[in-house]
Amino acid sequence: MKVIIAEKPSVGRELAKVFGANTRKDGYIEGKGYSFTWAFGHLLQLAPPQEYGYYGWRRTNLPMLPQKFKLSIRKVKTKDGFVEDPGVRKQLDIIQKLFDEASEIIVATDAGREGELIFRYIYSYLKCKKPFKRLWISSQTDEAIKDGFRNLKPGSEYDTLFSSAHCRSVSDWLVGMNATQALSLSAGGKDVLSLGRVQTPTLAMICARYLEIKNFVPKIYYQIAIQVDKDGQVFKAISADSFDTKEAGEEVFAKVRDVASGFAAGAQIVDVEAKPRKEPPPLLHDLSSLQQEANKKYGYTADQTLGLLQNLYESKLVTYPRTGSRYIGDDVFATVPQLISSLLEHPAFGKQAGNLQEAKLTKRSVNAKKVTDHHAVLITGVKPTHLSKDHQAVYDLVAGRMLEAFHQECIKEITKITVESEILFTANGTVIRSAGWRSVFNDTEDDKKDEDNTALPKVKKGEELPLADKALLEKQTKPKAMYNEASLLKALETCGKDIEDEELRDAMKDSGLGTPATRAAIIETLLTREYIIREKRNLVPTAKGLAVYEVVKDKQIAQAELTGQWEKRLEEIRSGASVQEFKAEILDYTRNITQELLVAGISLGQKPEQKANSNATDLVEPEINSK
DNA sequence: GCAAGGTC
Repeated sequence: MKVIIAEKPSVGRELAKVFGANTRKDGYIEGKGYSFTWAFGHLLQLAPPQEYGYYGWRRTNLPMLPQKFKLSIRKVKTKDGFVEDPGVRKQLDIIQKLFDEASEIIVATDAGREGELIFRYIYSYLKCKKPFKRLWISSQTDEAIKDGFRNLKPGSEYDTLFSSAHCRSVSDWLVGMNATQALSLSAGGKDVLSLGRVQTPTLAMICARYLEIKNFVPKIYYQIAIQVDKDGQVFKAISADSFDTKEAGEEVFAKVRDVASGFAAGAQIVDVEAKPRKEPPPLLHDLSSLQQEANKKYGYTADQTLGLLQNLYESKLVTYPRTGSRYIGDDVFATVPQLISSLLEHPAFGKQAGNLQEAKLTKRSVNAKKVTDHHAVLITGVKPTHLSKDHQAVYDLVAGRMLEAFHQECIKEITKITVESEILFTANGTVIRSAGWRSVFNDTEDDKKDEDNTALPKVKKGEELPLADKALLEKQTKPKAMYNEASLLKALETCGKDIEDEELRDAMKDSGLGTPATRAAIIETLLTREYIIREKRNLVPTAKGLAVYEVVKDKQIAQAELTGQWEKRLEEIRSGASVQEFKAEILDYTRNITQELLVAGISLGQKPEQKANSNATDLVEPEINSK
């Protein structure tokens, strides 16, 4: 009998279905000479410090550099602390039994670094020696699955991928566990002050932005606004230049030729520019963009959106939620017309679904090369019944975005009128000529400035018009906005770099902080540690968060670039480079950061303590490759 | 008591 192990039940069931296996057992499905089983994500994790003899939180334990890492069963938090997850233990027993009976194992965990690690940790923990092959597919349509099974790879082809995955895991443990204990001890040891490759740069981004805003000195400046009258239709124009002082503004202001100053036609149209602008439909949603949208529209936290989406997924209403791709492959695209028809009776989208049925679908979101472990979030076509208000709202974000993504572009006409009256003024107007995808939610602009006019009257170059009114405006420069969940999620994708272009941002996916599956949890961790709090929709650092930031802000652990550097090295390891050098650097860094933090003496009302004695001399490097 | 990663 062959055993196939998937990363999660949904995939295991899907594979079984394609094979026509349908005998449901506890924790697996049987049929046609195969058994299909699954994990629930990572079942095993690197064992905690005490399993290597590092008891308690003590300076003399640091740095903790286990010679060989152990695995332990995933824990859950209960009222009596952390205990082994009983469900995980049970599933491991089932997998063990199947592996024992197996002639061959087929690895069908997600096609990626963590998917490989999930299987290899199970294999290693169960001390299994059976041969295994690898299924490597990036879409779960029947055809892709059949094709994948015809092209199974030798398991050993992914040994270097496992090496890079284990390196990532061990490095995070070494740096995170040691830095956390070191900083906590240096602050007196009463409080957990956690640090990590992802959470600390995230905290740093929030703190840096907060301080930038706090230290921002607004600058006052002046502009002149005029109301131009074209046959009774009045439009607003703003001076192209601004003035640093009120006096300078007033001097020019006095010369602007409005009707009240005795000018019946004091403004001349210098230039009229009208050009169409095409806005392509947005890409389909990945988890992060969906969380951002839900936060903007409904104020849901990243964690809440993920929870609601997970429920919809478990009810088979939407596809896999923790995806980082905003694209689908051609095979899934072929099912889109059916999905659109499933929305014909939807109260809000029915009409648009009908229109879209007739139209040629835009294929901007169709690109098989950009589908990694999972494709973009879609509805499944199963009709929802009795959804709660919140579930319905999230479902509609998915369904509506699907209609938008395959819709036609929106065509706008952008008009810019330049008016002269002593100085130059400009008026901007935007008119939607063809709503295209924007008709789905009937959303107005998202980038509209309040000084923009919607429509401007038809005027001609050289035309002279009266000024109905003029005003001297006092304005001030504004600081950047505080981070909220939406803007933080976006910043995490690009390590804080501001990139507006959707496709360019997408290209940077691999160099972001955290993953779609973990970002909500990162924010929650910072909240649990009381490093940040929610103030309305903003994420604001606390005194504790700022104190931690002050200690680590110039250290590597607070730099988003650290992840980028690691990723580069891990990719080299995956393509065959030796792990030794990277391993040595990580150990070196662990020793350094631990030492630095122990003497830092964070000022949370505690004074710095004595320098810790070094016990790192005779430690052997941890074994990274399990072979 | 602690990381980051995955999922129910």
